Amino acid sequence: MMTYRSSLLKLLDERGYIHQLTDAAGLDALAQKEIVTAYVGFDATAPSLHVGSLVQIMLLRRLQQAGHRPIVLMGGGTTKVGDPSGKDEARKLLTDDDIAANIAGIRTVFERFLSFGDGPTDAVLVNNDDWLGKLDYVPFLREVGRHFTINRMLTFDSVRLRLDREQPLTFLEFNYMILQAYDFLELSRRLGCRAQLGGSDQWGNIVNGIELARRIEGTETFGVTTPLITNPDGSKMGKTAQGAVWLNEDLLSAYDYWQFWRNTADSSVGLFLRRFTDIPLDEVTRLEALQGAEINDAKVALANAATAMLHGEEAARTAAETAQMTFAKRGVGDDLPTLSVGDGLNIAHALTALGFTQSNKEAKRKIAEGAVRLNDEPVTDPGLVVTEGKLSLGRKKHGLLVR
RNA sequence: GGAGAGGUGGCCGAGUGGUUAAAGGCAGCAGACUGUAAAUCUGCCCGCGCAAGCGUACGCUGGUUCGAAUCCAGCCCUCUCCA
Repeated sequence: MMTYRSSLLKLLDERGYIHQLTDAAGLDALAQKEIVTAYVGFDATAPSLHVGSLVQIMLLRRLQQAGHRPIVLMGGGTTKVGDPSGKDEARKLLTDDDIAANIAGIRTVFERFLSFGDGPTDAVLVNNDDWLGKLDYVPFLREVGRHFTINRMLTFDSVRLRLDREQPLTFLEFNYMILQAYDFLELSRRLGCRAQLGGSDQWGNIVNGIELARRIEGTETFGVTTPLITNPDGSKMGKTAQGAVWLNEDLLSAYDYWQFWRNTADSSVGLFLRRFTDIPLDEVTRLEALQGAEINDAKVALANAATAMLHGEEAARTAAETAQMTFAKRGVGDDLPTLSVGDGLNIAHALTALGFTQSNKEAKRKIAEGAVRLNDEPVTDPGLVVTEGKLSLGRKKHGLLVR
């Protein structure tokens, strides 16, 4: 483990972003000498990113904080091909319209984390469809394809996994890694990009890009990967009862986002404070040392900081106050999900409408299990018609019914 | 193009004519215990309906049968080997 001298790598190291580096000394020297332009690619498979991408987003933020220049690469082109890694089977092909809509949804979030503009360290956002969509097949094969051997491509996890499981891998998907490598080359040409950052599963792809840039242009470039963020049980971080933890507010409210962070496992609090907030490190050290029930204070600090960064101070405060009211005082907060029930609604339907249950059937099951309360009184009658009050499922899901 | 194997609920995976809304596992939800944590134990886990009941479901389309995830035919898709 070397000691870094550049402010960039020091910052990344102490806040827990570094898993692997292609050339630590080289990048360290470069970052001391000049403004480094680096990019992270994001695929446009959904209308919003979720917390799984947050490490990478924060990584770009740190880059900018350290005085360098982040590029957000939207994978409009690569999404058309589909990343084969991590999935057992090819996903459905998205249409151009789907992808355009997804990109529009995703890009709004970046303005929260990065400062865009024309200055030397201002972030820029580009779409790889701008160049991938225009490629000529045979010229591309001759320029780029000859630098890839099938022998090596077959050794990649993303490919091998499919083959080992005797599952199909189409030629379309097989090309993904080549296109991603080409992105790096293109960004180095267009924007002087010197580094690609990504999750640890991207290591192979990143190295491919570095190789390609060296072979074709002779430029030296660098790669950094972040550790995979998992829950203490080893599962992937970022799933809740309602599904993925989306970053866009129309898919997940600020209150629910706050709740996600508030429910962090004890053992992850320190890591999350470092990676997902700007809270100074000495304060982080103090917070993560809290024991027993006191660690909840650290979780609140985490939730406040993370929510403020994405949704703003005001939203974070409201969410925190609502949580305080609801959980500590057993009352009702302003920010709880609210459902208008008119003259009355069957309780099972209300639970489903609030998104607490997936179906009326499930809602009735939960009533039978004694998990449902109205104004903190257990509900046993599945035929109950409700008009107003606080409706709760379990200890964590609370909603407000109004006329 | 040929031969063989296969396509089951979010995932993995049993099931070869009725007792199968479909074993088991994972994931998930809830209850107990707690600190809105973890671990553990318990319950639940296709949908509609207050309910009786009804509707869907084992790649697709037909057929055999009182009855099919299970048998037959055609089609679609995948894997392996051969050319």
